[in-house]
Amino acid sequence: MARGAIFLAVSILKIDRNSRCSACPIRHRAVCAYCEDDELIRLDAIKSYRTYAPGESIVMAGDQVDKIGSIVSGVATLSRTLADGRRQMVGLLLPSDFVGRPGRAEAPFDVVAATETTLCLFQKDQFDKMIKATPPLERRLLDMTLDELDSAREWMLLLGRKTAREKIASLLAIMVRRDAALNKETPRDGMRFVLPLTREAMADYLGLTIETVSRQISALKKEGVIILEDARHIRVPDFVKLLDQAGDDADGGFIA
Amino acid sequence: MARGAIFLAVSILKIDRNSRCSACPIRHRAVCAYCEDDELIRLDAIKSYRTYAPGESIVMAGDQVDKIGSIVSGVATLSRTLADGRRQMVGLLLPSDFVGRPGRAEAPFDVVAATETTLCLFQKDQFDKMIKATPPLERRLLDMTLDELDSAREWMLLLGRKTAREKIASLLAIMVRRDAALNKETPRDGMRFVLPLTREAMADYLGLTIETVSRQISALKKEGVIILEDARHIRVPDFVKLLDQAGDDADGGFIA
DNA sequence: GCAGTTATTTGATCTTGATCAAGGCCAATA
DNA sequence: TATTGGCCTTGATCAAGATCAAATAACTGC
Repeated sequence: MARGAIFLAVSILKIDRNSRCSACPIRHRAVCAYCEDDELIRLDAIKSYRTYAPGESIVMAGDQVDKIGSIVSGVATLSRTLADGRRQMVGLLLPSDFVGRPGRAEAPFDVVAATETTLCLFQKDQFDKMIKATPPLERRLLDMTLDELDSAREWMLLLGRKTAREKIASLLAIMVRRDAALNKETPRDGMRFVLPLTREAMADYLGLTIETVSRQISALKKEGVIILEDARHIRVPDFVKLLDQAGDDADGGFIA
Repeated sequence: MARGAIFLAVSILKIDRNSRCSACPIRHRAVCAYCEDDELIRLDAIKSYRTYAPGESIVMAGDQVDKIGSIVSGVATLSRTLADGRRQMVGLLLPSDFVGRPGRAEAPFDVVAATETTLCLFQKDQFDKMIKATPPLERRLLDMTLDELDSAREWMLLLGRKTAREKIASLLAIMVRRDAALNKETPRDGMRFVLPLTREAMADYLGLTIETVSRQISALKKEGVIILEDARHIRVPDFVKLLDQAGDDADGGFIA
């Protein structure tokens, strides 16, 4: 019996940044990411556009939601908090990811803006209708949801079985890979990257405390695996040495 | 950049046990679980039928697979093992769940029979074709995959933030709920149920060691939260008392 | 029922990571 | 310049759970 709703953290559409949305300051159109021929699908149902400050709550677990939001810019987190304050992050939402799940009304997780985050909001029923009317989109959505499930399970391995050291190293390796992929290159030694997360966010992501995160990062630095320019800027002199610390990290990870 | 394949652990079709599959000793037809009017969809592509012994490996992570299997009977586990032997279970496959993911060839997780398990195997390309030709099925599949993702994230909370005590209690509560749901009732006090998992499987599921699992179960017994008839048969005198131990357990869990 | 194997429980000890506490760094503000 | 507050680091101590070890208990094929 599956219960509750779920939040999509999948991108089914790519934002075309060259054009501006008719309803938003930034005009954008949704480009079908499925079709190789770049078939355009117009989203007429755009209702509003909103920016959230860092730390601002976008939806809370249990909320009734009647909109679906597409992240235009910024980073948001998907998490759940226990009654006594323990929190676990279960996903990261990046530009082009969606907030809200087609078909369900209740939010199962908290969504919080990590950086300044801008959402373009659609009326859910109209959005659903568009999806339903576009089989390739639906197929694409299924595909990406399966990938997401894949990643979530990969993360379960990390949470359940990896040591603090391995967790940190895995996260850093993922960050490096992601940065490299953005530039369409493979991770090379000496790469420098920015940590988009606070120590607290990392801790919530990895199922650790901030102190442990800090200590492990310091230890990796002392051992020369990483070079800390400052708390948020890291250089990786030898990518393989970092991977060695990550346990296994077969081929990727959660952020993807 | 999603990488690797993924294994479906979702049921899109219900097995109609009253009829027998043309290719199998047990003749079964796939009943579309989406359509309320029980529209039948014939699976012509049945190629083979196979039974696995408890503990037998069905697929290994990294295998190339060209078939999709539907679990007819038994329980199988979905897990990943690190080089040094640490293992994390990431899902449980029950009858009507599928082994194998449409569209991808490489298995990302190990699938192992927990009990004697019978699979009905379809040629993947034919199976894919059928799915593609049946939009309601595809929609249903999406829906169930989203539920699965939901559950996986719920489990991440358990793995990352719950104590051993809470993990065990959560698992037991899920089992009780599942048993009750099978009989279409709500959990009532005094319910007795069978643990379908070994201590080792529970440990792998919860990210613990078998010793910790055993100790926590003993402790719960000593405190009167559960009554152990033997290692595998448990009675729950007071369901609320069990839930109290589970941390939060908002409304469900992973097996579902 | 018996030997041999596997699953489970229990105990003693050790390790990892949590907790408690203090201080440093830096940017924004008075 | 001093102050405040957010974020990060570091140290000391503690406890939850892992590890090592051994003793039942249950289950197998015979």
